[in-house]
Amino acid sequence: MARERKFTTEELFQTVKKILLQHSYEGFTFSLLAEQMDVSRGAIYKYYQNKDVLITDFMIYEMEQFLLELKEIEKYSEFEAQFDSLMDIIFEKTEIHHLIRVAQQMLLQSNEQDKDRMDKLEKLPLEMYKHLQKFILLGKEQGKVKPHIPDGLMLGFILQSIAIPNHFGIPKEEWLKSMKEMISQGMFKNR
Amino acid sequence: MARERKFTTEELFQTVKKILLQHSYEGFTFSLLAEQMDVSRGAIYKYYQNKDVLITDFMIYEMEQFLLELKEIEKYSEFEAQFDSLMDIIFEKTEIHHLIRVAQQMLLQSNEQDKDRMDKLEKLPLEMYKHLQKFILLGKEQGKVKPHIPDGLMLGFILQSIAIPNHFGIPKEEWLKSMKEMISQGMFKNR
DNA sequence: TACGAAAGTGACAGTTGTGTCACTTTTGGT
DNA sequence: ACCAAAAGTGACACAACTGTCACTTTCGTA
Repeated sequence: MARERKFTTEELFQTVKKILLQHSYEGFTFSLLAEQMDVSRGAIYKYYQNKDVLITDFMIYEMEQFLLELKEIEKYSEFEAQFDSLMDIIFEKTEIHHLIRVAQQMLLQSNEQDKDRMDKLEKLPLEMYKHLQKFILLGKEQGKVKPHIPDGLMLGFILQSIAIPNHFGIPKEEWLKSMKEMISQGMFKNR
Repeated sequence: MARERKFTTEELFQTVKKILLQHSYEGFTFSLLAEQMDVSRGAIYKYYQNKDVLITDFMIYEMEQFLLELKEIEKYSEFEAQFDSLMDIIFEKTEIHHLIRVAQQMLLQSNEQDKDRMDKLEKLPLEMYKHLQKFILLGKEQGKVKPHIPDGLMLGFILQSIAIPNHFGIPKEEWLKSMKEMISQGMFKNR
């Protein structure tokens, strides 16, 4: 019925991610994207009106993927086990954190037209937080977690932890282990 | 001897900071800068060859200012007091963290010429870490801090904490207080 | 008061990106 | 073999940014 496509949405999104991580929102161009996919710019315009629409679509897709992965922690019933697997997932998916930042930058600068899509994008990180609140709630119910610290702060700590630069090149295993301890027990010695 | 300058370096750097925080590295342009300072582009080129040189100069200045502020914690002899005042300083200076990210992005993309300046820029965050290692060392000496957790990780946690988005709008006081507790004691209840 | 140094300006040429569109290519069905 | 639909291309007009430079403005000093 028609000619075969030169690229799948999957491939497109892979390249978009790569460019966003390297160049951030303002450095992202259709020229760069087309070049890296070995396709003409015009071809991309067949599917997306401009970079804002494309990036928004990509972000929604990416976050939904990530939410699915996060759901995996629910197969554990103990809070500690959920915590452990959550940390492991986050450390396997370092990019998400940077991508969220890119999205926030985009919301600041784009001369947006599509209000609905923008709204959805704006609420994505919040959705992620809401999704993970079940996890914190479990911890509080099982009496494992301090009740007086805001959920958002605990989640923030966990999600942010991947962004801490490992300037001194500590081996990954040790880093992750110490990270888990820092989050659960803090840096102070118990008296 | 000469005509009066329309802007001081101080004013210039203020505007540079504002633009960098809003537009990040790739979105920073001399046009934007000149416009916001109500000066012609040409005037800026009198002092800086291009944006890389300007931003590098700015970053070095900004970090040196910040290091001076950090030195203030040394007026306390107790580790806990130093910790407290460090957190307060960081929360008064939220931008630094974002600016460091911008610098890192710049190092990735600029088609740099001035190798020396770039080197210096690259080492700035590390310098900050090294500077603060005295603080961690004090904590370990005074037996207040877990000895087996890498210094860089503890510092990373502290510095990164300002970047945690307060999605649920917790009041600043409570947020900071909880933050301090999270970092010092963690999120888990003591058994 | 007039001159030279430093500061500032605006126009020019060059580069890179954008969105669009007429045109070409590929493909499956008739 | 032919054709219509979908995919892809490349050229065009426009916009934004860059670096440069001849020129003008302002000011202290001789």
